[in-house]
Amino acid sequence: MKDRMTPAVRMTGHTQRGQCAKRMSILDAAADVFCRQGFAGASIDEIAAVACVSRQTIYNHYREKETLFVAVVEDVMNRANAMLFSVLSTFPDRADDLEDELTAFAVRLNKNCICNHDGKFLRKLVQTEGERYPHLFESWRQQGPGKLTTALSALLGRLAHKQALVIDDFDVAARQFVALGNADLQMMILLGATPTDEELEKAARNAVHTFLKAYGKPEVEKAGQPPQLAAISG
Amino acid sequence: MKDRMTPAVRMTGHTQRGQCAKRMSILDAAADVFCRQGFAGASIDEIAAVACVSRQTIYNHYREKETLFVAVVEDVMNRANAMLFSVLSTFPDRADDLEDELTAFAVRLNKNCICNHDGKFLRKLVQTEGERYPHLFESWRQQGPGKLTTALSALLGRLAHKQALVIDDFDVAARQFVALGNADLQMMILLGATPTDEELEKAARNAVHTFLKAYGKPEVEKAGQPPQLAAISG
DNA sequence: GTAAAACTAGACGCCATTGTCTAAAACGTC
DNA sequence: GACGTTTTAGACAATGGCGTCTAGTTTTAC
Repeated sequence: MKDRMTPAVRMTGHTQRGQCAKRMSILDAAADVFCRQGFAGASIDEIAAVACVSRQTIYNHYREKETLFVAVVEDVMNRANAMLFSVLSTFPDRADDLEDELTAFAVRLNKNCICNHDGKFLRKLVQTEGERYPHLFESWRQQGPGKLTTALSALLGRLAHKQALVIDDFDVAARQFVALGNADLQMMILLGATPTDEELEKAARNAVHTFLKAYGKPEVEKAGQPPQLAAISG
Repeated sequence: MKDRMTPAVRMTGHTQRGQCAKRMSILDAAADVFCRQGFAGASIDEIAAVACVSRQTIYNHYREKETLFVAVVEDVMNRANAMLFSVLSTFPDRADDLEDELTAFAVRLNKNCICNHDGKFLRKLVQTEGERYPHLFESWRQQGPGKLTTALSALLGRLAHKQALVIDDFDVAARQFVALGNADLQMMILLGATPTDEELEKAARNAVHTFLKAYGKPEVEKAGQPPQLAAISG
């Protein structure tokens, strides 16, 4: 009756089919309400209502509001991280159709990691509560977007090694790839709106086009489609 | 005694040296507290304490918390807009030393419009309360960063007309210029940290370097891919 | 089927905050 | 120096949220 709320159980033991469902329902509802109202503005009652759960149940699982908040952030962070690495694993490996491949990758990255629910939640919460919970978001910083540019840097390095790109500083290029990918979506990202597939496609195409003008291989630029001419291509 | 709080007076009339000082002190304190705690988390008492003012004085000037919040947002928006256009007026006009000029401009833009107090405040508040006060932030969207890319687009067009740049879509290029300028600062921007002058300088240099690789005039570019030189510099 | 565990609904005390009110003090102006 | 305005400090009720408790119901396990 007192050690009921061990948060690490989730996938083990015996009595967690109903329990687990409740827990996830609470986490989802809490993420929703925290995201909309912020930590201070969110009320346990509203979370309970959204989760279709008694308020007491929340207090049974998560001792207090702050515990719930931490659990929510960790949950969303884990999901977001898994998705991020899943998307990163689809980074193009060969130089064929590089522009199209990179564009498709940028679309996946934006759609599944940056413009989705979890991305919005994390961005918003890091900004609003990051100063209040430094340890929590330190791990986000080191495992989330930090890992993103690190991993992207390595992947770009692979392409450069294969002579498909010409890059002097891989970290900078990685950050710029991400930044360019978001350039056209900044407003929507800030307001939390969800871009349409067309907008995603167009933003990615603009981004990759410019990225390749800056980092694309100058000489071999074949006639496949030099739409706007790389820097010195004939 | 009852029509004491007309908010439009500020610069006219007779009895507002002390009043005006109080008002500004309250606005500054409220901006600080709202920015740190959000609307729901901010308490009038804390704002009063920071402003070194009685709580009742706040209620005298701004009828209720929401009125104060709206006034703060408008105040910060006006300041930020003035600063933005002041910085935009320093956009380089000639093709000489384009890389250095653009870099210095990017530094000014980041330092005075994006990484400063007002920028942080607006970004944070737009994201947290934008959905709750759509009309307020609609004007921000149309007068702030919206105007930024519009204006930048025109300025880039001027340079392109002078054959210093090769740009097909000015709006896209403007958004990408801003995005590249922020690429290296994303993390700090999100956490609300203030970059040092060296970081600002380096970020701007990386951004402009890549921007010119993509949009710089191609002609004199020699085959060996000059590592640090601008595209059109000797 | 039974017992233990989990869930529900509601009441409760507590505390922080909002917004009002009042009486006294400080201020500025003539 | 007197008067009107502004500011102050504190008391005040009202509200709402947090976290606890209890009693009753449902679900789960064996």
